[in-house]
Amino acid sequence: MRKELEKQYNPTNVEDRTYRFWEDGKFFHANLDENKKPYTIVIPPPNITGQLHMGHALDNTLQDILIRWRRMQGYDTLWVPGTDHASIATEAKIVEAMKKEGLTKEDLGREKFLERAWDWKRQYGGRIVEQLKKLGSSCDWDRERFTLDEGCNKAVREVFVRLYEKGLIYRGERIINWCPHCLTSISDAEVEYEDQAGHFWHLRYPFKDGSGYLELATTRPETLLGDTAVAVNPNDERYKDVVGKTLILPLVHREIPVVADDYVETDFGTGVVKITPAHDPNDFEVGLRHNLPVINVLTEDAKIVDDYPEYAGMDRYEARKAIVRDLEKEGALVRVEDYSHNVGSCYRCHSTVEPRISKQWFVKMEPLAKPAIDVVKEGKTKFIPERFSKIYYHWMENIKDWCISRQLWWGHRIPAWYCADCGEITVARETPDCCCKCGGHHLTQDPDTLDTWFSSALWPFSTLGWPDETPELKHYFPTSTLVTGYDIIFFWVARMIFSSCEQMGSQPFDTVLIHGLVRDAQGRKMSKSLGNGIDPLEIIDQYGADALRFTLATGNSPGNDMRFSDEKVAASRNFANKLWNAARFVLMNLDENEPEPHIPETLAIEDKWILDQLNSLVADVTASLEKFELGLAVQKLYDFIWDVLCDWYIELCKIRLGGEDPEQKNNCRAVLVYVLTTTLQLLHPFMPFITEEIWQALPHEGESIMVSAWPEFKESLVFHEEETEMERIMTAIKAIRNRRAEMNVAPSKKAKVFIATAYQDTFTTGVPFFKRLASASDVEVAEAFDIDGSVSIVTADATIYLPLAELVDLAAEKKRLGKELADAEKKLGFIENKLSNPGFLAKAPEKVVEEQREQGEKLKEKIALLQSSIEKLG
RNA sequence: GGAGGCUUAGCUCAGCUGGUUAGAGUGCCUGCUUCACACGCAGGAGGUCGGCGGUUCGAGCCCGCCAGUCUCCACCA
Repeated sequence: MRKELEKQYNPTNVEDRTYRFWEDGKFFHANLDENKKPYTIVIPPPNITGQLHMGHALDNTLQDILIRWRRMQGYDTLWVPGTDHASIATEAKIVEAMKKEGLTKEDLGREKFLERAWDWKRQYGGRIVEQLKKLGSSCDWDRERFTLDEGCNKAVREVFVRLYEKGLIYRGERIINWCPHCLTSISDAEVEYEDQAGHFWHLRYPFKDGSGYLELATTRPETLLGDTAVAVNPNDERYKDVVGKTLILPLVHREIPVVADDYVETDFGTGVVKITPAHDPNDFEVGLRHNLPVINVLTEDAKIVDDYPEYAGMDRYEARKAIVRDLEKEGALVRVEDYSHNVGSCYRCHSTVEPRISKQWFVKMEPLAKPAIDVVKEGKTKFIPERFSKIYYHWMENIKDWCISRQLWWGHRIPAWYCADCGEITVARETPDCCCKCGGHHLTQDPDTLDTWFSSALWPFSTLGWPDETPELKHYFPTSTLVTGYDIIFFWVARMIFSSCEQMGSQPFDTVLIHGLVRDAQGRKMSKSLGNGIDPLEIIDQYGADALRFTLATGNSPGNDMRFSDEKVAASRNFANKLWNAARFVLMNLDENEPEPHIPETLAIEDKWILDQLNSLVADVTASLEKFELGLAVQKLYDFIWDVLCDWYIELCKIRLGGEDPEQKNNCRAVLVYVLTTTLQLLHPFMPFITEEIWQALPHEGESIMVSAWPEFKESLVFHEEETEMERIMTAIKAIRNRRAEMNVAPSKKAKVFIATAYQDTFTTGVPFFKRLASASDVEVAEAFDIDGSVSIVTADATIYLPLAELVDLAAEKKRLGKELADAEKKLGFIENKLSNPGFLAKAPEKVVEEQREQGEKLKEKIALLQSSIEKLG
C-alpha cells in the first residue's frame, strides 16, 4: 500500500496546500513560447470594493475550466488577472468612511483624498484576489493588473488623445444623466429604468390674451419653474389656432410661447406638452429646434435654485408638493390621476437620475460602431449562445454618443488642459508645459476623471502592454475567449470590441462565452437587500471548492440563469467523495513498485470494455469542451465515474484482485491505474484540487496533473466486440438482480444460475461476473436446458433459470411472463409498422432502417423465448 | 411598443445537426453492516415533453398560432 487516504475526502486539508504547491511550482505562469499556439483569457476584473459572490464564482470557474483544459492540451495559456478601480463605487465607499470622521472630499482636497483611495485599494484590493485563489483560479498572478495602474493609464491617455485628434472625442454642453447622490454624470448604460407608481397632474396654462387655457399633464410639476414653452403637434386640428400664441406660466407668471413639434403625440393625454429644456432630454431637443431658452431650476443635488425664493433649497420632491399646493391655490390644477411610469435610476446608488445640462466629454459613437458590428457579422468574434449577437447588434446600431467624463476624483484624469490666457484646450499624452496655441503657461487640467468603463474597454490589450509593442501583445493578442455574464454586454463587451477594432484593428477576442445569473433556490436574484445571497467562501468551507465548481459547471448551460442550492453542492460533494473512495480502492491494491500508467499487453474482456468506454469518454468530453458545452462535459464525467467505473468496473476487478493469479492481478491493477489516471485528467479542469491530490498519490509521470497531457482518443482502444459482449452479460446480471429483488430474495441467499443462450462463449467468460454481481452460487451455460419449476428470466440474448421453486407462485409467474410477452409484442408491432411503411424504407437513412431491423430481430427472439417459457409452466 | 429566453418526473434541470423503449440529480418506496464509499449498494414507482395546428416516413427537437412566466431594449410628457 502506497499512501493511506482518509475514509472521507476532506477538502480543507487539501486545497490551500495544493494551491500553494501550484503557485510555488509556477504552473500558472505563462512563459511565452513562440512555438506553441497561444490561448488567452483576460479576467473580467472584479471591483476592488467587492467581495467574491456567486457571480464571480461561476464566471471564474468557467474561465478556469477552459484555461486548465487548454493548458493540458499543450497551448501556451495565459489567464490575465486583475481588478477594477470602480470609480463611482470606490469613491462612494471612501466618502462614506470619511463621513464617519466628519470629513468631506473638499475638506481633504484632491491629493489627500487620492492618498486615502490608494490606501483603501492596498487594503481591500487584495481581498478579492485571495478569494479567487480559494476557488482554484489558475491565473498568472505575476501578470496581475489594475485598471488604474500606470500601464493602463498610459493606454487610456493614448486612446484619449488618438480619439480626440480624430475628432471622435469632443467636449460639449448637452443634457446628460446626472446622479444627484453620486454628484456626477453617468452614461446612458448606467441608468436603470423601472416602473414607478406616480401621478399625472393635469394643469392649465392661461393664454396671455385672456382667451382661456391650454390643459396639459405632467409627471413632474416641479419642473414647471423651468418651462420655456408649451408644444402641440403641428397636425393637431384642435390646436391649429393656438400655435404661436403666448401663455402665462402659472406661479412664475413668465410669458411662454406655444410651439408646434412632431415630437408631441396627438393621442396621448391632452396632446399638449409643457417644455422644460433643462430637465428633460426630449424637451431639450424641442428647445434646440425652436430656439427656446434653457432655464435650469435644480442644483447639482437636485434642490431648487435660489432664483425661486418660495422654493429655494427644497429638494425636488418637497418642491413638487409645495408647487402642486400652490398650483391648486392658483386654480391651475385641474385634477390628479394615478399614473405608473418609467423612472431612471443610478445603477450604483439607485437614486432617481436627473437629466441635467452640463459640459461633458463624449465619444462619438457612430464611426466606432460600424467596424464593431462588422467584426461580429464576419464571425471574427462569436457570441455563445449565438442569440446574444442580435442583442449586441441592436445596441450598437442604435447607440448614442458616450458621455465619458465623471465628476469624481478616483479614476483616470482627463488629459485635457485649459489655457487661462486664450481659452484653448490642449489634449496631450504627457502633461504639457504650455498652451498649444498661445504658448501661455497658465494651464489647468480638467478636474474630471473618465468613466471606469473607458479603461476597462482597453483591458484585453492594455494588460498585454499596449501601447508598447510588447512580445506579449504580439503573441497573446487577440485573446481567445472572454467569459462574462449577459448583464455586462453593453457596459463592457461592446466597448472592448469597438475599442479594439479602433486601436488594434482587430477583434479583442474570438469568442464571448455568455453565462446567466446565479439565483437562489427559489429562483430569486441574489441581492443584498433581500439578504438571500449565498457566500461562495462559506460554501467552500463547508463543501470544498471542487464541489462548488462542480455544481456551478453542472447546472450551467450558456446564457441561461441557474438556481443554486445547498442540496446541489451536497450532491457534488458526494461525487467528490465517491471519486475519492474509488481512488482509495485502487491505492489499497497497489504495491510500492507499481509502474506508471500503462496498458498491459494482455487484456481481459472487462478491461477492453472499460478502455473502450473510457476512449469514448475522452472523445465526448473533448468535443463538448470544444463546443463550450461545459455542463454536458461534466455530466458525462459524472456518469462514467459513478455508473461505469465504480458500479461495474471496480466491482469486476475485485474478482481478479481477490484471486490468486499474480499476472492477472498485475494487469488488472495496471488498467485500473490507467483508467483512473485518465479520468482524473479529464476531470481536472472541473475539480482541480481533488484530482491533483489523488494523482499525486498514484504512480505518475511529471510534477503535476495540471501540466500533464490531455488524453486523446486512440483507435487502438476501440473494442466493439467486447463492448457488445459485456452489454449482453450486464443486461443478464441486471435482469437477475431485478427478479431477485421483485421476489424479495435476500442477497445473502445464493442461487444456482442456468443460462440458456446462443452466445455460450460470452456467457461462459462471464461466469465469475454472475457469481460476484448476481448472487450466483454456481453458473451453468448451455444452448438449452430442460428445467421445470424454475424462475425464468428472458433477455434478448438468453433465457436464465433460477431454481427458486419454493419461492415461486406459478400463477403469478405466468402472469408476469404474459405481461412481458405482451409488452414485447407491442414494441415489435411498432417496429414492423415502420418497416412495412414504404415511405420509411425509401427515405430514412440506411443506418436507421438497419437498426430497426436488428431491434425487430431481437424482439422476435425474445418473444420466442418468452413463449417457450410460458409453455413450460404448463 | 419592440426583441428574446423559459415551460420535459413531486422539486431542480440535461436532452448536440429530427431517428430504438425521453435521461440525471434530489425527494419518495422496498431490500442490504457485499472486504473503496451509508456523502454508500441493489431494486422500484413516477412523464399525454405548456396547449392547438402544420411540415415530415418519423417531432421533446423544425414552422405557425395561443397561454403562462422571466428578462432586455425603447423619449410617450
